[in-house]
Amino acid sequence: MSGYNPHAIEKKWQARWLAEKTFASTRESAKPKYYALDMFPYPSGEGLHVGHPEGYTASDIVARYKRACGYAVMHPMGWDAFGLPAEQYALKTNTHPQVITQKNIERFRAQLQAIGFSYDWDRQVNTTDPDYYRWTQWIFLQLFDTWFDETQNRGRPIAELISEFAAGKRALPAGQSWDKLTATEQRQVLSDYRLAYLAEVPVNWCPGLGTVLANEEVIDGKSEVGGFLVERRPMRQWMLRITAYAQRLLDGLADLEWPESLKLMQRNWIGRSEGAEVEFLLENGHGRLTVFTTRPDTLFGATYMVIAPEHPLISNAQGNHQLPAQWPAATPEAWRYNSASPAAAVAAYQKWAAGRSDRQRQEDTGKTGVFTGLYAINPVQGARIPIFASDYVLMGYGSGAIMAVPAHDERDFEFAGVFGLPITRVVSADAGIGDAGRLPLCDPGYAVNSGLLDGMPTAEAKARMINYLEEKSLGRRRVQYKLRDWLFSRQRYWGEPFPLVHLEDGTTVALADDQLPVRLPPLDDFKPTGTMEPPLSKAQGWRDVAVLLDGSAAGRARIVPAGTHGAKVARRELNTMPQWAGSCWYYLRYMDPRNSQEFCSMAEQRYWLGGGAGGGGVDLYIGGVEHAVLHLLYSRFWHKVLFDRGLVACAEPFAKLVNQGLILGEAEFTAFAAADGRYVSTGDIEPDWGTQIGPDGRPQHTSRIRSSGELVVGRALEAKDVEKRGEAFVLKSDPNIQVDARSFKMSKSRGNVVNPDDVIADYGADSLRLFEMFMGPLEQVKPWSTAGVEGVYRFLQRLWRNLLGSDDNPGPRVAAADAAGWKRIDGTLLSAQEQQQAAEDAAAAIRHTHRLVRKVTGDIERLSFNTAISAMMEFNNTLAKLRWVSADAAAALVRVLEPFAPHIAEELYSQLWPQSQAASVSLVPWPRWDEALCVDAELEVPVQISGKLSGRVKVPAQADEDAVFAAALADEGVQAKLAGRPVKKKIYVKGRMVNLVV
RNA sequence: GCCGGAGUGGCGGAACUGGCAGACGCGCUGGACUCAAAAUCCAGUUCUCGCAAGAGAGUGUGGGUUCGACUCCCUCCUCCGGCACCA
Repeated sequence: MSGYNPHAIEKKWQARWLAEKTFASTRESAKPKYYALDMFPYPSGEGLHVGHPEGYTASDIVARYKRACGYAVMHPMGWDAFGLPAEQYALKTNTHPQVITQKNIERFRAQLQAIGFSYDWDRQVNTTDPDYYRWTQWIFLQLFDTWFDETQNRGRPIAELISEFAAGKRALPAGQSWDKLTATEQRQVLSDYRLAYLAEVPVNWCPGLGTVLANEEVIDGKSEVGGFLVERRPMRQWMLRITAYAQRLLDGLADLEWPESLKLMQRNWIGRSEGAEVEFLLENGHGRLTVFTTRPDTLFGATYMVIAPEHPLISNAQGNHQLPAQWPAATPEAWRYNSASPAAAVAAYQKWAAGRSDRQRQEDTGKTGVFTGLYAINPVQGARIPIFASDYVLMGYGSGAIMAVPAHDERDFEFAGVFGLPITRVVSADAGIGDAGRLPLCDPGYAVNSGLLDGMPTAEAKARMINYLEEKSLGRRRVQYKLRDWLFSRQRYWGEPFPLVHLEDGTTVALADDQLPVRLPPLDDFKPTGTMEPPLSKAQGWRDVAVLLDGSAAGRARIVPAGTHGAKVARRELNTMPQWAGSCWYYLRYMDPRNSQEFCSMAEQRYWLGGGAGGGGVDLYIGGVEHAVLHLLYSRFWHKVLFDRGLVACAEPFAKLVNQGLILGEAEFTAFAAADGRYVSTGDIEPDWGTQIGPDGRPQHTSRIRSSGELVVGRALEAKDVEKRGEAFVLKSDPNIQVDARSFKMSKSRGNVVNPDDVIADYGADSLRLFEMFMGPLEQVKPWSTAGVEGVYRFLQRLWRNLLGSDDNPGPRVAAADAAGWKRIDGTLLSAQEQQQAAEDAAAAIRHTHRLVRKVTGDIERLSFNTAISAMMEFNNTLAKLRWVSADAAAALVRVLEPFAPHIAEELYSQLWPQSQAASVSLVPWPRWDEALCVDAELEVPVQISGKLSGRVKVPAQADEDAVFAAALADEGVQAKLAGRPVKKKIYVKGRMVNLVV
């Protein structure tokens, strides 16, 4: 029997699974379903790294296990292939992104197949395929065609809004009559209701690169690539009204089986806060300023107001004239921003603030601002209070204006300090004492100096104030969310085109469904234009079109040849969708990937998602925590819109979600040496390290000696050069020198990336899979270890020898009994002596076999794969000590191994049972265990005396409490330790332990 | 700063519901096989004392609850992650 050769068997089985479609997901109404989903990868040019197979192996184990348990399993894979890296690589190499994407997909697929995942490859999706993005566009049009009805708290078709307008059931914003409006005016009205709308928003515009950048691409006000200055500039962008769904997205989290920490991240991101909207009249009588506050109880302490620099009161043409021409009398110099008039001061400040990046705002928290020259009136106590502009107030939150209560808000307190503004205490820490304690006091307390609120605890004062404001029509209760609407357009080439056209009247019309997909036009030059125009503006033949509108009030357009009777001139939308679009709904397409009539049929959804009262959704979704708030929030949002429109079967897409932990590089030991070569203890250097390129061209750590500032450089050490001394590792050669020991995130620049292809080449896919799972709990961050891979590889070799024999001991060691007696699995009858041995060995293995099945089953159910693997190792070690392995034990082991290491399991199964009916061990049902066969006939029970271990006694498994106590007291060792002391209390935990309290 | 999570041998980790701490694997030590090495197999491996039998200590720190605490409660320390002028 030849030894374990992973390469030969893995290729063979992978080819068979593919050819025989072993893992096809088929809807079988007689079977329960299970949907095990992976976050599909972006097929980068780098190929797979060891982080990918971690989650993928985990879900694969569950998928294989569930199939064995009789479920119809959906376990698909696909490609999130639109995006910037492909486009940039395409620019660099002058290749079309389509070509690069295709190549990367092929590479990724080959790599995934080499790991032996049980995907149904016939369901593969690719977000860049027109047959796929056709439906991405279609779903976008559903959003475009939906408005959010606040009273019903759900999205409804635009057509229903139109009928409400037409029937007069809903008033138009400006009080007009719907029928009197022109078609253009009607479209303008509707655009304010749609979930997809155009708005002027500030973006990160980089003139140096000629493109808009994402926030993550801007560092210290400069572009990450090239270091060009980035400015905030308003641009008309597509937005999705996710804020309408804020409460639904928040409420929906409650029932999801997701990590609590991740739910919390989403809750924080949505950022619900309760409070009040309060209106302040301007002193000049020209209107009012509305603010949101969570502390309406402190309204009596509002001594000034602050508005964002972009606030309409001071930024738009209508508002500007409100600014007084001169500084009001007695305006302090410090309020004037070195300017001659309020208008000049405000303009100068606005300019300065616009040049500050978000990062700069965060870093310099010192308060800046300028007096606008305007005053407002505090609505409850009538004080005349100045209005400032400052960038500590953000235009994007609330109304972009605040009432400042310096006594009870740290930011307001600091600002008041800078500008010498009055600070009035309106909350006291104690009920009895008036003005005690330091300011600012931000915690709840008791209202003081607040008229009708005096003496009330903060919570009660809030409620009372809101009621008062509502009675007097000065304000109202209000819930505010941090969540912003989703900026949905990009000035990029490699993304989904929008299925929209702009008419000459400035309105936007959706294309009819039969016009989809709107294909990305082939472009030789897809470079950014250098202006604010998207690259698609260069596709002139594509950009300018003639359209016919259908008769519907909402208006849908069809592209027709220019000059067609009744056609209007139009221009296509030239932006593309962001990378998140395709991933928002891919889990739906898998269920019905080739459907050309629908994005996904309801029949497929009802089966695979379930739904109804029981929740429904994907049963298990595994992926990285980096998608906690973006992808996972965006897809929940789309799903809810589709749900409202009756297009999906359940309210939430992902019922259970697990984040796999990051895999770090192999542990590294680093000692720091000064220029003269002497080592310096890590305790003596600055904890923040830098990097430089070393003489060998590899990066190395640098730091400085804390006392002298002298430069020190890190040197990599071998584990054998260091030892543990107390809490720290030190050099063996000089124990006074502490060294650094830790694992780093894998990165190309650091050179510690582990490539799965290499691991497979050295040890095989089964060892890769096994080690990825054996490292530790799935959710945990853990370092890679090549020695650890060798460990699991050795386990597989031992297992192989254990069942199929070795050179020393050739022939299978598996034996089965029939009427003729014990035979080797290959049919050879054993000698009388061997028969007896085989029977004894089989009996010895029964209990272990049943325990193994119980343990592995339970561990898979709770996703504790590392402990399942150690149970299999233990079992294998047990079998290794026996001369013969019973066929029952071997079959159970091979079966439970299959989800983890499917190739070797298939091979062992086919070699041991070549006559088997099942073409694949994966088709053999999951084994059952008998609880009665898991227990020993005799237990060894530890005996404690007053909680301290003092001996062990053997008792029959069924022994009752009294019998166990008797046995414990009879034990000589226990007797000796009791030394005649009377036992006050006896405790027996069944099968676990005895405690005798003296 | 605020909010989470985690601290167990030389290392990754186990202990699922408060009940024998350290399973399993790596590493290391010794032995067998070998002319030798690799591979493999066997034994040992938390720390301290002891030739040994054994004794004592021990799950980041200090305290508490309990017959009994890695597990529950409080204090502090360290590390990791998220958010960060959100009114």
